[in-house]
Amino acid sequence: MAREAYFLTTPIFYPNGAPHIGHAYTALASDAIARFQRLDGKDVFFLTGTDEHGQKMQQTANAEGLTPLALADRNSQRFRDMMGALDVSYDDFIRTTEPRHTAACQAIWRRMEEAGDIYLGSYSGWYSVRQEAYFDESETTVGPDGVRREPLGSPVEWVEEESYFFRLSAYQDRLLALYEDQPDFVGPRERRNEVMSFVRSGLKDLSISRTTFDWGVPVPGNPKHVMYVWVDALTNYITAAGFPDEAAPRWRYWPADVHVIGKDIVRFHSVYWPAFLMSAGIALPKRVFAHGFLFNRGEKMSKSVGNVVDPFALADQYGADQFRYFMLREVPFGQDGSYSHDAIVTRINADLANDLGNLAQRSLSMVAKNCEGRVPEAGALTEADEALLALADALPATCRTAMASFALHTVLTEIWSVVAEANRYFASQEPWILRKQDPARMATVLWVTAEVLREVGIMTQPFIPNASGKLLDLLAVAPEDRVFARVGAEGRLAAGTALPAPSAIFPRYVEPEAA
RNA sequence: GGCGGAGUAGCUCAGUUGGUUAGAGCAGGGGAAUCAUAAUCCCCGUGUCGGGGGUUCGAGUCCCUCCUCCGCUACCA
Repeated sequence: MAREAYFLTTPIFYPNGAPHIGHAYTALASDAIARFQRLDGKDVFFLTGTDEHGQKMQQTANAEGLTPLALADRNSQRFRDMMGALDVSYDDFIRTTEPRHTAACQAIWRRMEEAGDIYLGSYSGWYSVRQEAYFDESETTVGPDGVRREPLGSPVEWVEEESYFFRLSAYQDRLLALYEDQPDFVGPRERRNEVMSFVRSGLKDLSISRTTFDWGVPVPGNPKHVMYVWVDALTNYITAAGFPDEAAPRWRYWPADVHVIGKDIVRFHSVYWPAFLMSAGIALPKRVFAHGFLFNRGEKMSKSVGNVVDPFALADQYGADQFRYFMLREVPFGQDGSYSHDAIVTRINADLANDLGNLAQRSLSMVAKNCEGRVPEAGALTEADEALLALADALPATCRTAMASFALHTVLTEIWSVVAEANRYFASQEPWILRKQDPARMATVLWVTAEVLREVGIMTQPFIPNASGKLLDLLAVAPEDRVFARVGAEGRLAAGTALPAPSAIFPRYVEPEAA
């Protein structure tokens, strides 16, 4: 029986600079979803990559004395490195400069053209190179330095060019129907509201080509033009699925189950993209989910403030698992969040080292010392034993429910509520006293605790893959048994199984000695 | 200006279709235990649920209004 396909994507990142924490956050969250679905038995295709065209790339390359492609090669690799440093388990890393992508862009263009949705016109207005967008004169202001700028502050220049347009105005009703019929298409809900009100207010046709630079995908039949950034970038999602070859092995993954994005690009994904696909006669993605922004101690990160944080440095300082856990546990997925050194340390020590790490350590070291280092034999289970096991057994269902709305933080909360319950259980059962008074009962308590750790270890894998793996190693769980289907009665630890010597899975974070 | 969201314990937030003494985590105070990574467990909150008015037997939970913050969007210039 074929497993159910699950296709999720990150946005493709613009590599005219180094990856920052926002990129890392998107990637981490997407990775947790991808790993979760794999462990839940889905056939997952997890796509990420880099968006390498556009005038900014061309200009940055010029400034550095490189060709645009050389710049893209170098910086795209840094994004790949980041994925590695954070243990992001992508299945494909697409680059928009690849031939397969040019082919896909030109194919979708032709289809939109055949549908009668593309026409040649001309465009003039105040253009910002940095934003790669035109602005209405009313949106611009002339500063004291005599330079005209758009609302975000980048300089604009008067540009007049021939341009192809996409008949976006024709899609207003179909888009609204989409949002009505599929209330989950755009999430979280507040984003859906914004999108709907934007579309309801009226859509103008969209300029989808440029002639002012040539670093892009040429428009078929008129190579004077290169495609507008969003036609190029959004199309990556189907390129990777094999488009336009609908017999390609990966085409079965399309339509995507979810495009994970940041809230700044909601409109492109929930308005332009479905319109393009409708025009081209291609199935629409099932969902678009936008996460929020991260702030450094409540302040927006910016180069000028100097509080930009390098994801490599964070992974290095705290550990990739710890960093992942913090980001996904502390910030409700979909909302803005804030991080600080103190908050990260608190999470690492309280949740990871103390609650989970120490529970594993205290129970498994008792097993090592008192049960010959083998999974102990459980006797008859008491009500307390059954109650704790029932909570852990329920985790796949509980977590699946939270995951259905991408509530990653809730998934973690649910898992840790079981960890907390296991700590209460262990303390109240007092196996260190039973050791002398009732060794058989001690063995049962240790077995129950180890079994709950097994289940927790399986469930935490999407978030903290390395530490979870270590925990499951300590419990001698076979690789093929580390899946959600083995959580519950079917996968119980077998008494007598030899276990390796216990070792810490999470060190406490200790401040480096101040100089 | 329009649309939408938010304002609940020191901090971050939960609070179902209105219903018993408004909850959790963290921080703080006290205690127990000593198996364990000085970890764990137990106990401790007189919060004007932003202000005011209203509906109701009863409102954090519905209606009106005001204040503050945020998002999207428009316009004036």
